[in-house]
Amino acid sequence: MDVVSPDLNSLLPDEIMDTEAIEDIPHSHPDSTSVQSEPNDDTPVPMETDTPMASENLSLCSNVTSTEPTQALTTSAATDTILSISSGSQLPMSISTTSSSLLTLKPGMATSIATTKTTDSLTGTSISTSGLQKLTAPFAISAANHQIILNKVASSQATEAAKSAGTQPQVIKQEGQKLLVTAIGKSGQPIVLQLPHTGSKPGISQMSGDPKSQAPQFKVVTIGGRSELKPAMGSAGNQMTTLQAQQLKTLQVTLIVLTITLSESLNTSIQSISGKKIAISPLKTPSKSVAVSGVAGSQFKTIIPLTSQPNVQQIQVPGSRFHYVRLVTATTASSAGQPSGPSTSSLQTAKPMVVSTGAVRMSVPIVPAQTIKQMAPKPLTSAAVVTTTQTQQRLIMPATPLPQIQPNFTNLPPGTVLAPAPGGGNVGYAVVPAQYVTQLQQTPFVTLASSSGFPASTAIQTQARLPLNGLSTAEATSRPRKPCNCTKSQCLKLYCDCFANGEFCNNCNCNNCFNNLEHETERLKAIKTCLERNPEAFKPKIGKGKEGESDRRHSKGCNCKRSGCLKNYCECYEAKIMCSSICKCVGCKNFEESPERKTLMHLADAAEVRVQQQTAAKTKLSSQISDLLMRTTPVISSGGGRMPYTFVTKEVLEATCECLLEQAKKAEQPQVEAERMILEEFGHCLMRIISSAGKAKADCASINC
DNA sequence: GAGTTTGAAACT
DNA sequence: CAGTTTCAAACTC
Repeated sequence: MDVVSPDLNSLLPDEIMDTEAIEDIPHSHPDSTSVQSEPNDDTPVPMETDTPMASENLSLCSNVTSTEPTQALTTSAATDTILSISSGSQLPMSISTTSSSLLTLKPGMATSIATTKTTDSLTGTSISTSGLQKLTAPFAISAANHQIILNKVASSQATEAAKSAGTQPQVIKQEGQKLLVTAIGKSGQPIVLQLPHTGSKPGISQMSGDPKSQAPQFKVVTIGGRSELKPAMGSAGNQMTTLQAQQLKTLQVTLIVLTITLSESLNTSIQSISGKKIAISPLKTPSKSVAVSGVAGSQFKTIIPLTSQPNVQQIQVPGSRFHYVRLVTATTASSAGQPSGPSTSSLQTAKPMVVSTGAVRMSVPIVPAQTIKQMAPKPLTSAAVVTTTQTQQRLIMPATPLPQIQPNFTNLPPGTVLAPAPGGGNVGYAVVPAQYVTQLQQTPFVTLASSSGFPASTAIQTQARLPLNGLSTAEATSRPRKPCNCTKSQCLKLYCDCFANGEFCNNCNCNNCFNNLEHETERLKAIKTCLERNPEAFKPKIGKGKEGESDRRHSKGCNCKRSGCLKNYCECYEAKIMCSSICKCVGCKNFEESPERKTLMHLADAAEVRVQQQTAAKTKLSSQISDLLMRTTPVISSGGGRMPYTFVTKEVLEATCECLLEQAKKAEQPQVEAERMILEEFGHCLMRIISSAGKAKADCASINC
């Protein structure tokens, strides 16, 4: 297996060398493909935020005994769906929504997954919050733009048996054991997960709508390689029928290969990756695709077919936290993705799909684009596939048994691309902000792209601020990232907010900026320097406080001396948190009982409410005026139409009075001020009426003409 | 918009 | 670790 270069390793924190994650893989089952779906709150993906988040993961796993909870070896943070599929005693396919529900597909269940780009929806009754799943009813899962429809074909007998077991497993014919996942592929190019021993091609439920979707283009996920047979054992003690047991015996219980074809030519893709740095860019980059194949045991391969352009591809993932992404090209072509035509696999919304095969764990984030959630820091233990939203690109983070490649997923800033090992082949690390997945959910801009394909400046279109300084994701994303104005730091020091947040500069006002693709070397060096100085330099400053204390507090505390910690100079105040005992501030007024703080907060709240009220009142007035104008047929006279006052009807008067009253309520002492505000508002109302009337007349005149 | 203030980051 | 300098954001006018 290829390893990273010594230089690269030197860049990595010590935690990278930690092999615990690898050791977590049971050695007693070297060829076991059992997959354990970790709880959402314990996903290995290194997420920096403290806020737990619902996740949805898709995991493929085999050889999972009924007593073993399905654990997603690799999970993606943010709002992800966990779809775990395992063979062996069970073939649980769990899809957990934000409510952590899981959907489980039993091994005997013929399952086809077809995507339909419609709306986010999850139908079905299979919900499991634990590692073990149960499938209780037919269901169709569809997420925005990457819907997954599970069409079960269960035998009544098996169903009955399952019902008797209380789990209602869905059992299908063996030859029907196939999983068509189009959610991670291009629309109409479903990914087929096929269990070996079926002896025949699965009846693929192919996604219609894409003429390019053809059977040969489908990627087949082969689950097999292990002759060992395990009786299907439901977690709830579900009893399998004899037929089912036989069918299960025919199954290759080891998940050997998971191939996801998302692009055209696999070979081309591999070659393009070989020896190149992979970058994730928020830009939408068509024709980018990723093929991932997992091999049971210590072998696996990850293919990230990108453009054939032999260029360094930059990872640009907006956010302040990071994910490490190790990019490894496939070493075997047996299960390599097939060329799927020039069109790339498209995925408008990505959800994490975790594929685990013993030591191999891969994650394909399939994230609802509309969902915005915070994610908890998760250590990335092995492989992960980051699927972009709408951009049809994804980043694959393959699991690796290499002990020397165990990056600390919490320290390196995002956007970092770790060069492949010299002569080591196509191995590299990519550092992705931990909120990457969240961003995927939030925005569809993350892409895998070649740097040569587009300028760096455009490659970094979006840099949504992730939970930063205690701000929630929603808060952070509700406002655009502020451009930096660095002039001397080259944006390679923590002075630069962009750099500190692990973002590339984009649309900034900085001078001599090195925080971009063109200066990747310098950037990496700067990151290294920062980490040497402070290993937690890129970690969030606002974290959870001690037990019993406030949920959030500054990790280091502030050192304010003159601001009283009541201005944005103070990092605590800026993060809207109170100073804690670890702060070294002087004259702090940013504490719970501080009257100054309360006053500030009150004023801030009042201002916010005022703005909202004004907006609401104006909106209502405008709406009423518009409605009135729509309902009132203007009397067009030869003189040019109605006079403005004729528009002052009862409805308009009422709306105007509401606005005035609102101003009166908001106005504070002195009375003169209240009068002034009311008069101003009245003037505004009159102007709107006149304007609307004028517009109406103009419209009528135009109509008459 | 220019200048000042501020505190974190960087440096010694 | 402490003191100083540098830096860019926040703030003021």
